[in-house]
Amino acid sequence: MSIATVSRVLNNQPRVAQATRERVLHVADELGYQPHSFAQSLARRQSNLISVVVPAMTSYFFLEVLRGIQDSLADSGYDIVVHLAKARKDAEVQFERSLRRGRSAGVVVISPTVLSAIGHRIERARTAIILVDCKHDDFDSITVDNVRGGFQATRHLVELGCERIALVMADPSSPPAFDRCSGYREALAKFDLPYSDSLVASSTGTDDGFTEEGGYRAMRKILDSGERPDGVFVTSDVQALGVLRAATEFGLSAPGQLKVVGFDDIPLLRHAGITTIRQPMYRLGSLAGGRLLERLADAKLPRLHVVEAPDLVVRGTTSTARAGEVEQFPEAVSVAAMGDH
Amino acid sequence: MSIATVSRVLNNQPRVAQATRERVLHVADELGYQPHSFAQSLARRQSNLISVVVPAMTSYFFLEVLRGIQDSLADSGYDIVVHLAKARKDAEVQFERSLRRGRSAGVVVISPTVLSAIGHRIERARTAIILVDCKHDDFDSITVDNVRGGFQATRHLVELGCERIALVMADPSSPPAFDRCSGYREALAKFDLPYSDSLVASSTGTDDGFTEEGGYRAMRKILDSGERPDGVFVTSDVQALGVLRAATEFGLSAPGQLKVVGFDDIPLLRHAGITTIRQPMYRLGSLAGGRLLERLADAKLPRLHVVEAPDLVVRGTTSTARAGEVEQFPEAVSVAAMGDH
DNA sequence: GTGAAAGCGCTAACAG
DNA sequence: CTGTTAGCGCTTTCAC
Repeated sequence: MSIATVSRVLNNQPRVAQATRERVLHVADELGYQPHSFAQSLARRQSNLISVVVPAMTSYFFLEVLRGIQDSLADSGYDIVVHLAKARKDAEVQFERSLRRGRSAGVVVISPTVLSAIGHRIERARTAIILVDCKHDDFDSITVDNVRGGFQATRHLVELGCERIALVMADPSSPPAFDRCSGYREALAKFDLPYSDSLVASSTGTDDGFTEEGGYRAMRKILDSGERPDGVFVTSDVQALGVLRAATEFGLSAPGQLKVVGFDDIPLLRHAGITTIRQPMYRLGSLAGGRLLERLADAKLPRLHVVEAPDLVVRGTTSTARAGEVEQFPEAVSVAAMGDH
Repeated sequence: MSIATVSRVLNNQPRVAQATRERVLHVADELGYQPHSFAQSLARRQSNLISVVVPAMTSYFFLEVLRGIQDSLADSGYDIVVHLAKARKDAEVQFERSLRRGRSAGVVVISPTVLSAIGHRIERARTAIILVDCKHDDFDSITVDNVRGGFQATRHLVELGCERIALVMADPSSPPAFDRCSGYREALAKFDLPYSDSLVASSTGTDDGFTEEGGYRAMRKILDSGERPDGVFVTSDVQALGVLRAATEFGLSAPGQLKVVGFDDIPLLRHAGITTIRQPMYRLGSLAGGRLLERLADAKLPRLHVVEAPDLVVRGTTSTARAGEVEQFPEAVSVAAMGDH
C-alpha cells in the first residue's frame, strides 16, 4: 500500500481496487486523517482559498453579502479568507496580499470604495475576480441598479403628490450614492419637476457618509437654508434615520409634512417604518459566489455583468394606509451578458 | 546567488552581506515577488491562517467581534478564514475542518451555539483556541458578565420603582440568555421582589429567539395571560423592539406604563431610544485576537478567562428626563486568570 | 557569508 | 490496479 494509492482513494480517482479502497478509507477514518490542504494546493498548483475583500464599513450590507457568498461556496471545498480593508490605502494592500501572498484561487471584491482605491492595479491580475456592488469592464460584476432605485424612489414621491423633492445623498464619490442621485434627477426630469441645488445635500465622513449623523447634518443643511421640501429621497436607511430626526426638530413629521424614502431595507430597521428601496443583498453575494465558481471552472468565460433590480417597499414614512404592513412592488431582474472587448 | 540566500534576506535573517541583501530586495521589489504562503507554511510546519468559527446569526454582534479580531491581528501576518456555521451540526463539521484540514494556527470560536454543538470534541485539539461569548474550563475565553448585566438591568427597573418586573428571554438553552435570566432572578431576590413564572416568557426559534418576532410573541404571551408588568427586562435589543410592539398593541407605552430595558446596545438601534445593557463587542474580538497571539507564542500559558463588564445605558424606555441623551454608568472590568487544573 | 541538499505532505505522470 | 519517482516553492541544517 503506497502513499500514491492512498492519495488516489482520497481523491476518488478510478483505478483502485474496491477492497483496497475500503481498507484505506477505513484506516483513514480511524486515524481521523485529514489531508494537509497546503500541501495539496502546492502539489496541485491550485488554491482552495477564496478571498473576500470588503471595506470596513460596519454595515449590515457586507454581512448579508458575505452570507450569500459563503452559502454559495459551502459545498465547493473552498474556504473563505476575509480581508477587511480599514482605509482606502489599506484596501490596496489587502487586495495585493489576497491576490499574491495568499494565493487565492479567486477574489470577490465588495464595494466601490475598494475598487476606486485599487484602480488600475486590479487589471493585471490573473486570478478570477468578481466585483460586487461596483462595476468595471474588465471583470465580472454583480450590482444593483442604483439609478433605477433612485428613479423608483423619486417617482413614488411624485406619485404621492410631492412637488419639492429633496435629495440627501452620501459622499458623491461613492458610485452607489452617485447613481442613486442620477436616478433622482432622471425622475425629476421625466416628471417635469425642476432640479434645485438647494434641495440637495450630501453627507460625507465615516463610511462614505452612510451614517445617521451624516443624514442628520445633510437634512439640517437643507432645512436651515429655509427650504421646505415635501418629500425627500435618502440614499440609505441609516441616513434616513438622521433625516427624520432633523425633520422632527423642525416640527415636520412623516408622512404628513414630509414624505421620506430610504434605500437598503435593513431588516433591523423595519420597525422604524421607513419606506425604502430594497436591495437583494444576500442574492448579490450568492450570485457572486456562483459566478466565481463558474469562472474558476472556465477562465475563458466572457465577462458577465449582472444587474439586479431593487424593489420599492412602502411603509409609514410615505403612507398612512395600513401602517405597519409591508407592500411590495417587485420588478423583474435584468441580466446583461457582454462579450469581451 | 542561491535560493537559500534569497530566503534568508526575505526572512530578515542575520548572516547575509549587506550588499547582497540590498540587491535581493531590489530585484524582489522589481519583480513584485511575493513568497508563496502555502509553501512557506509547509516548510516551516506552521500555518499563517487563523480560523474564526461563527454561528450564522445575521447579527451585528458577530460583525463587531470579527472587526475586533481582525484589527488585533492586522499586523501579525495571519490571515483570517471565516467559517460560518449554519446549523448546529454544521458547526461541528466546520470546526473540525478549520482545525485539521485548514491547518489553522489557531481558532476563535464565537458564540455558545457552536460550543455546545462541538462539546467534547473540542478538547482533544492541540491548536490554540480562544472562546468568545462562551466559557469552557479547558480553553481561554473572553466573555461578558451576563449575570451581572441581567442584574444591572433589573436593579435599574427596581430603582425606578417597578414592582412587577417581567422577563422576556431568548432560548434558555443559549448560555447568554440563561445567564441574563440568572441576573434577573438575583436582583429580584436581593430587592425582595417575588419571582413569578407568569411574568417570564422565552422566545425560541431562529437565532435562538434573538429576534423581533420572538420578543413580540413572548411579550404577547405575558400580556395575553392578563399580567400587567410595570417593567420588563428583555435579553436583547432586537427582542425589545418586538416587546414594544406588543406593548403598544395593549395600549401600554414606554416609559409611562411600562419601562423596558434591553441588552446589546446595537448602534443601528440607538434611535429607538431603548435603555439597554451595553456589551463591548469590538473589545471582545480584539481581546480574543490578542490572546490568541499570546498563546500562539507560548502554548504553555495558563488558561485565561476574561470577563468584561457590561454597562447600563439609560434611554427613553425608562426615562423621560433629557430624552435622546445618553447617560452611561460604566463599571469596572474584571479579569480572572486561573491556572490549569 | 553563501550554496548544496534534504525535506514539508501531497499529487501526478510513468512504469510495471 | 499499484508502486516508483519527480517535483510544487520554500526553509533549514550543514558544509565550504
